[in-house]
Amino acid sequence: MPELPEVEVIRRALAPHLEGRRIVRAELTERRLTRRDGGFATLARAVTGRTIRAVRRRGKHLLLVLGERALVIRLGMTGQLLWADCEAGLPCDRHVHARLLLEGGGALAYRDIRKFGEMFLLPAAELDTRLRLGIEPLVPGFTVDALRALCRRSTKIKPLLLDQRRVAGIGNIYADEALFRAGIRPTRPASSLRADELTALREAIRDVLKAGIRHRGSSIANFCDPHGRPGRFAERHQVYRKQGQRCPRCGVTIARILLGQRGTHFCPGCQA
DNA sequence: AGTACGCCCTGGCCGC
DNA sequence: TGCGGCCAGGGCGTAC
Repeated sequence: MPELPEVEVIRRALAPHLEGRRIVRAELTERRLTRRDGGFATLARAVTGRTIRAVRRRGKHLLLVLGERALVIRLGMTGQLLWADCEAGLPCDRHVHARLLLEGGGALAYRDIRKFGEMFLLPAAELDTRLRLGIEPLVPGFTVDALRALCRRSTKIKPLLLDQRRVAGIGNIYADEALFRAGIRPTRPASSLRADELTALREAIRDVLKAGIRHRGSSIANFCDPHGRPGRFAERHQVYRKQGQRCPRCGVTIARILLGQRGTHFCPGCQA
């Protein structure tokens, strides 16, 4: 389940291989992947011959900037991007749905077991408006005041953190881990958070995302980086999928509830 | 505006 | 060993 840290790990690994390289062939073999626009023939034609100017990330989206347009890749739940120095080095099982072959060798495969991911083109100049994503939690502008402004509503705090239009990049794992670190119960109305809690939550969100990147992502389902290496951050999860175990902070048994149709893990002892 | 629910999809796991 | 059923949940659409 690639969230902000996993996509950032992928971005950092791919950028040196992709930036400045020209796409000589694009193969898209799964209709669902290109469901948003034109279908895969259109998309393949549009990217072939283009040079990848930059590899960026916005929230959970990876962006390959190709001059005036950008190829947006969203990995869904099980999407993987795998790099190989030559076409023959790529995996070729039935879950590989797209391949980009680069000038001078080098190839990128998109593999996605559950096909929740997608790719589509957007004008590079309109990325920010068209993606309709909220603030990046790791930029300096994500201040306590910015978080406070988002929390002026009655929604429960966890579904708010998962809402990509408000904050971009937080998914189920990092939401649960951040709320645990901040000592805030996921069911709390956002508008009920006190000043000290908003401060703690802002720090917790940033810390947990940075730790996720530092440990190269959480490999719960099948996440791995473009070289096939899994991340190590799951070893450091404190509540996510730890129901029934003792809280590392207070010893109370970790609970699991359903919140907004999502499995939600927290400590009833120290998350108020 | 909020909340709930179903859908997409596959593999892993459970119980029988 | 096999098979049905459930679960995982990101994002979207729809309904209330």
